[in-house]
Amino acid sequence: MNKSLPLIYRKLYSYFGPQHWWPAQSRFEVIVGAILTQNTNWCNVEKAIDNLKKRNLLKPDILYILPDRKLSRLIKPAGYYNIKAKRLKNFLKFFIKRYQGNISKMAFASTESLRKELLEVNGIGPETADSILLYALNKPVFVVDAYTKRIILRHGLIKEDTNYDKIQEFFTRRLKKDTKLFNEYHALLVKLGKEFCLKKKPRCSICPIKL
DNA sequence: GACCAGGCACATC
DNA sequence: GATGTGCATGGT
Repeated sequence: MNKSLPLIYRKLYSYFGPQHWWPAQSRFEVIVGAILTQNTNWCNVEKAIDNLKKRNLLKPDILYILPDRKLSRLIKPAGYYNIKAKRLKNFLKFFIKRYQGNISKMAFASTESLRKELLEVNGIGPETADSILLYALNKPVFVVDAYTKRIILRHGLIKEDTNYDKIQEFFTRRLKKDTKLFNEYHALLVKLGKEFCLKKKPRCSICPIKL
């Protein structure tokens, strides 16, 4: 009965192997994907991103001047397309005004101040901000999502009402602060969640981190 | 046809 | 401050 987070990581890694996250061809694509994937199946997000890519629109300055109505139509497969178009525009406005649409400039900011700035953008919450920090900017920030919470809740490691920041703290206090580790750990939890811990059909009896 | 998916903001009490 | 609700497509 060992519930140490490093051990769970080793079990997941040896079972599933490296996940190669985030699936994207550029850091900007990671950011767009992070916003589009809010409460949405990744397959649908890929369709939306492909719509932008094949029209050569996946660039900050170009996306920013694209009419909202057109952007909404192109990202339609990702669901919530009207609100997500606004959220993308909100981010782009911040990104261009504050960092001239330059990811390297943004990456140069301190993690704490940048996280605060991202959270001030309407439509970017803690998970989206942390996904951007970790997967686009390689900052050592642990990402918490619905799978993460569900898995450690079912293993009795936290209580139901534990909020985002507390869950994040739960991980960061018990793990080495390491970008590669945080990257792989979160990706592995998502993989596990998809394969074994679906809401309607929990298959935890054969779960590789049965504790 | 119900249920779910890599959230977030806002209204209301 | 906690609880409820709108946002929407596509796969199972």
